[in-house]
Amino acid sequence: MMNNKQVSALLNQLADLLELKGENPFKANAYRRAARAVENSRVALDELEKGPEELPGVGKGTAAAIRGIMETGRLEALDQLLEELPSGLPELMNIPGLGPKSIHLLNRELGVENKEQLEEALKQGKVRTLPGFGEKKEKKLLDGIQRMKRFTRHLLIHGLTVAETLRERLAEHPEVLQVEPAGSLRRMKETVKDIDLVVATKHPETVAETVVSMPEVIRVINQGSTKVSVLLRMGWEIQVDVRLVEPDQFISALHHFTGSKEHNVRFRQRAKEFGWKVSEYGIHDEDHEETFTFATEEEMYQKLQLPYIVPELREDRGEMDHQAEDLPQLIRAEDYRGDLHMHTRWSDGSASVREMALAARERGYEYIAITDHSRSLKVAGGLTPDDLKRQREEIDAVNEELDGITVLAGTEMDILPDGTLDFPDRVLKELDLVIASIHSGFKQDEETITQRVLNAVKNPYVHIVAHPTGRLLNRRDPYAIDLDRVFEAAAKTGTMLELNANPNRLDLNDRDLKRAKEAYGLNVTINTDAHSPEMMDFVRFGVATARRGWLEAGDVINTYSLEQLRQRLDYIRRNK
DNA sequence: GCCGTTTTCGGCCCGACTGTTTTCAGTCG
Ligand SMILES: Nc1nc2c(ncn2[C@H]2C[C@H](O)[C@@H](COP(=O)(O)OP(=O)(O)OP(=O)(O)O)O2)c(=O)[nH]1
Ligand SMILES: [Mg+2]
Ligand SMILES: [Mg+2]
Ligand SMILES: [Zn+2]
Repeated sequence: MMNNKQVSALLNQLADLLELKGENPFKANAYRRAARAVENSRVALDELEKGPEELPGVGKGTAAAIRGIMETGRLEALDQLLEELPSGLPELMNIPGLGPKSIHLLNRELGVENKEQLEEALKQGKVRTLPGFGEKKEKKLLDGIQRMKRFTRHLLIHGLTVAETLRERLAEHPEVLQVEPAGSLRRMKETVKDIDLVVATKHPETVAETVVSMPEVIRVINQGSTKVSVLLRMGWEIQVDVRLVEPDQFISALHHFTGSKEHNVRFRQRAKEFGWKVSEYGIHDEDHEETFTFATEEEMYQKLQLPYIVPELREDRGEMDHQAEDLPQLIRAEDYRGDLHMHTRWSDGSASVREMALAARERGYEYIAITDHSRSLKVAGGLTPDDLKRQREEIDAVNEELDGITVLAGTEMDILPDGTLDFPDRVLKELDLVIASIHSGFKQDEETITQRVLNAVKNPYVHIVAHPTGRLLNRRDPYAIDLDRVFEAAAKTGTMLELNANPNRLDLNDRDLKRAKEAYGLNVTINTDAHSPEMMDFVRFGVATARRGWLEAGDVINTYSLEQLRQRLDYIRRNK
């Protein structure tokens, strides 16, 4: 059975191929819109009451196509196109400067079917004879073939570091009046393609010159009077887009450049209903030849009679269709009172229990849980039941010594490849907090892995399942797991699912968090999985991802007082 | 292909940069 994500991927691929074939781009976009609706749907496709056409942007045609996928696993229109189009054509889209129109032309006029043939045609000087092509484009494409577009996006944490460096540097420039990061970075998306910066200045050319002459610049991608893009080497290669505007346009430009694209489109459509036109320069009233500029983004939303929407929600995942009172009061960093997943030198951490407790108290936390690995995770120095007893004594001593922080004795216990748990119930029941998680057998099939996790969820002593999909951003895909069944079981048993705040994980992700809350009413727990005191800083990414998942403080048990937390932990065990 | 408190047909967000062109198309953000 295909899940929503797989169906969405097929529809997106169909859109790409339609465009390559030279079809109406609006038609391709219609499939993209449908693909997004499928991916963002809180309900699985086979459980939509009236079928796929319930989703916005899915009409008769696409609904039929989706039904076909659900029945046969194939998208017929896509299969046909794959048959019809040369298999090397789609990858040409990854050459910078080449789009569907040019590829179509190259294929039709020169018979180019892949990048090798394109290179040959370029070298033979055939390409420059085509309308719209010339010498410069020939050179640019030869260049571009060597340097296909990069696919690995940057971790948010790395993007934020680079952005902060650039922001500080530009802020010192005498002609720079204001500078702010925008784009996916400002929306705190888990990975970013590039760094987008908005600058207010009276002298854009001067600032642009400063940008392109920074020592880290490898290449100037383009440079005009209002925007400049450069490739930087900051330990690794990263693209930076700087948008330069007049001071009074700063807010409109920041809003535009923060996106997302899809949110911008909805925002602009909305403005058209008032007879206005939105661009990065403001909101323009065409009848009265008047352009409004703004002092705050709040005013921009107000102008369109919309509630203010924070950057993290600007993904067109429903935020434009809510009244002010229906938008969530998102969780804030200040709401967070304690971290329930961390490691010490007892396993693979770098600090002692006491050091972790002191660092947590320093952060203003009320409690933490020490959750070292269990015996089967030998590479991480997993603890035996005997170790746990001795560690409990150490934790008791730290609790005795320190005021203002409470340390819970816990474990991060392996869910073994055969689906059993690494400790028997009699060991677990002595612990204040039990986390279960998968660290092996990632390649097993969906049914096997789902059953392993369900075993843990149903165990009467397990409070939390950590990093439920096992993904490592840019490194390892999520293992095959049926999250809907896990969500259902979590709702029934009360077992919590984690949002692991490690910037390499952010697992559960924003979409799944939203679905877990809206379709299953789940609460979650945000934890850093810190292996050192500094790593507790990762909570920032956890809270940001929770906000992107539309979560409020009440949805996250780490906002509870110690008293409330203990009650919840008790409740989970009594309920099972 | 989808959609409709002015529409069941004719739009579908809007602008910058580049390279080609002598007024604009394609790509990208
Ligand atoms: N109105 C409009 N705005 C766009 C469009 N494409 C991009 N933008 C705006 C919104 C984006 O957030 C912003 C920056 O573009 P990027 O390509 O860098 O995308 P973004 O940063 O959102 O994601 P990324 O992680 O870079 O892929 O520019 C578009 O087609 N229309
Ligand atoms: Mg970006
Ligand atoms: Mg960008
Ligand atoms: Zn851990």
